[in-house]
Amino acid sequence: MTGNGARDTNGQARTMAQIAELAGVAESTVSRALAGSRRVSEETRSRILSLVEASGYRINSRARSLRTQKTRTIEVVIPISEANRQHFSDPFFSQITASIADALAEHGYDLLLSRACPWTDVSGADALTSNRADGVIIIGQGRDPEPLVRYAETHKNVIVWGVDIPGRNYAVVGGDNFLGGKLVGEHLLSQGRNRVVFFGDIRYVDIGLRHRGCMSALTSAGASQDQTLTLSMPFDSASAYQATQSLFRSGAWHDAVFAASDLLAIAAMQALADLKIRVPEDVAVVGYDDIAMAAYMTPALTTVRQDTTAGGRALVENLLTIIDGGARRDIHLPTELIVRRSCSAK
Amino acid sequence: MTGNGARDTNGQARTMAQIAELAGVAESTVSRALAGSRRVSEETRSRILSLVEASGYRINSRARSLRTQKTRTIEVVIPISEANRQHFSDPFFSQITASIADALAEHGYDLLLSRACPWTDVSGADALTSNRADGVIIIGQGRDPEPLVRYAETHKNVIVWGVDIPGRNYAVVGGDNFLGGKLVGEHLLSQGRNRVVFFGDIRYVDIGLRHRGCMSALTSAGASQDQTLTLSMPFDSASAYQATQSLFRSGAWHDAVFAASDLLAIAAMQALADLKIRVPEDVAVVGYDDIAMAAYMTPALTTVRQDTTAGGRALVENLLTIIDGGARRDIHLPTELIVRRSCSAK
DNA sequence: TGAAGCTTGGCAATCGATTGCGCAAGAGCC
DNA sequence: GGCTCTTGCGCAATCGATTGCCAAGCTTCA
Repeated sequence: MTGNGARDTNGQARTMAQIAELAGVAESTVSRALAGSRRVSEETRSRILSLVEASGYRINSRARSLRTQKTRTIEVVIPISEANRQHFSDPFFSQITASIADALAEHGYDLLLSRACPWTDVSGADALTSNRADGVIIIGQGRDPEPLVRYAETHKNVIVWGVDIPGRNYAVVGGDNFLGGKLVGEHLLSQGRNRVVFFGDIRYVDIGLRHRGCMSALTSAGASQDQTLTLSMPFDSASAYQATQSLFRSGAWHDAVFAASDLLAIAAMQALADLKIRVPEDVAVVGYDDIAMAAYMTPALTTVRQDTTAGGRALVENLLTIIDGGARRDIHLPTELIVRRSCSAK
Repeated sequence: MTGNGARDTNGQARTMAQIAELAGVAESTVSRALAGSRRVSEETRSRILSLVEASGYRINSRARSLRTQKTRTIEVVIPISEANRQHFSDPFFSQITASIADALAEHGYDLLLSRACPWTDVSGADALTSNRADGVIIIGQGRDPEPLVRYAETHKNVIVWGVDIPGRNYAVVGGDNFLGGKLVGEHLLSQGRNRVVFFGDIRYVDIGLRHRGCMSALTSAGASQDQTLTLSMPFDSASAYQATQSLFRSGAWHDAVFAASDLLAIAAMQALADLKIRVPEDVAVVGYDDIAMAAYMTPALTTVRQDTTAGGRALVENLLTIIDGGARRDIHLPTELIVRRSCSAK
């Protein structure tokens, strides 16, 4: 018990009862004073406040949340499986997590970070049902929509970063992935490129849309199906590097790579450089996300911006509205192509 | 109240009392059955367990932790100030956070992510004193050691990613920053480079050590003081880009850049490329951290590895030992130079 | 002077799980 | 048959804060 950090401040009040005793009032009065209720006189309040100050007392948030049935905590779930090799340190995840953290802090909420899907995990780690969080933000829908739908059936305070899919019963925030892909396709065409390879696992709903958007732009401009190639791969740099190597080892027939994320695009650029294939002269490379580092690549990476700052804020504000009993609502974020050197004309 | 997600599962038991009622036993028996106590018969236990299963009951962790005085939650603090422009999405932070998250999950702990220093924040957001966490992991010591020392005086369950400094009263986990710098200095010399620019704010203890390590290697090999330059800057890419631009705009007199982090090094490489200065032929670039992307730069980045996987695990295991009443203990991680193409011979 | 109204503050139940202690029933023994 | 010992389970206090309701004291006005 002595190991409990919370008990280690030297002396003074640890509980409201002790503050009440010191102030010569009842616990309820202390509680009201701290809560800013007008039912306690200014004089009593300031006396209590200075005692609180002096003793370094902090309200016990466990006890409070047991009583109030609110935790003022939101769980952020990054659904990561071994299979897809996606990692929390993918800058996209950490950027959006950072902006979620900021937005939550502004609203006085804590952030519980979780890497396991609550609907997968049988060990009872679900923060919502175990009363550790008031709501859940889920980053990404994954490949199989079914479990998430089932989860959302019994859990109302949920919001998802992702796309609109049929049968969905939860609110989503996200950009227009089809449009993103389409913008890339059109830009590639405008640069005289139509022999495009797509990198990414199109079974993920959002990735699939990016893929279809790009392909539709290409084919509607007359590019034939067999000029394009889709290479399915997980989300890690190594996969993209190897895929690029084996595809381009014997020279470049394709003239552009469109990767499902900047991380993949960067690895592809490196592989091309190692093969002495020039970017963008021989092969153009386009990514997705516009992570902070994309602008600092050599050549700088052309990519589709997902505004993580706006995204994080939108997720948080939307979720808090839902928690407060407001209506569930989707938010569509602008989708914008950021043209940089990695994809200029031949 | 209906907004509470935890209440939305259709029907069934929400509290132990309800389970007890269903099973026809007392609450205490349910509690013991769930805790695996041998004081309840196998038969009763399995009856209770199947009831729990069927009703989707999850123990209320708030109530439990109020009673047990344990939260099974660890706060991770990323001390980020506006001034230093450091950002959680710096891959170093997100990588170490990810491995902390993994290690905590293995031990059944939750991760509370916080971006404000508990010793700075007056708003009472300190998770330890407000009983929201059993311990705190702090990533980095910052520039002024004083507040952290004061904080550690009253909070025992604290561990810090950082370096050994005089007057320290908390345990640290980290690599040998002086050695890291020294290895870089020696390597630069071996590549025939001794006109080195250092990028970074050396008032941070760890950065200062990297700096001193490098400089000591250079001067002890006979390089004169005025061949080296130290450019103080915050932790963001933009600063490094601008600093590089203004330093090298009129050609390169220096033949190497040693940046305090990979993020800075990458921005420096980009600036050099934009100035048509070749890396590594004209100027070598070395970073620090070995973030995942470092290997995928063009040219691949030479850097000092900070093993975030081992680091995260060490932080967690060390902290949990302290919480369990074990002795406070420092852990020194191996420090290793990773040589890649960005810093080969002229 | 007395009734009514307002302000201030205390009492006690409550949130949901844990745990020391006590009790009853059955087993084993003389 | 009576006694001790073990096993299995229930009672009730407890963790610390919140809040509906009640009460005492004071002001105000007829």
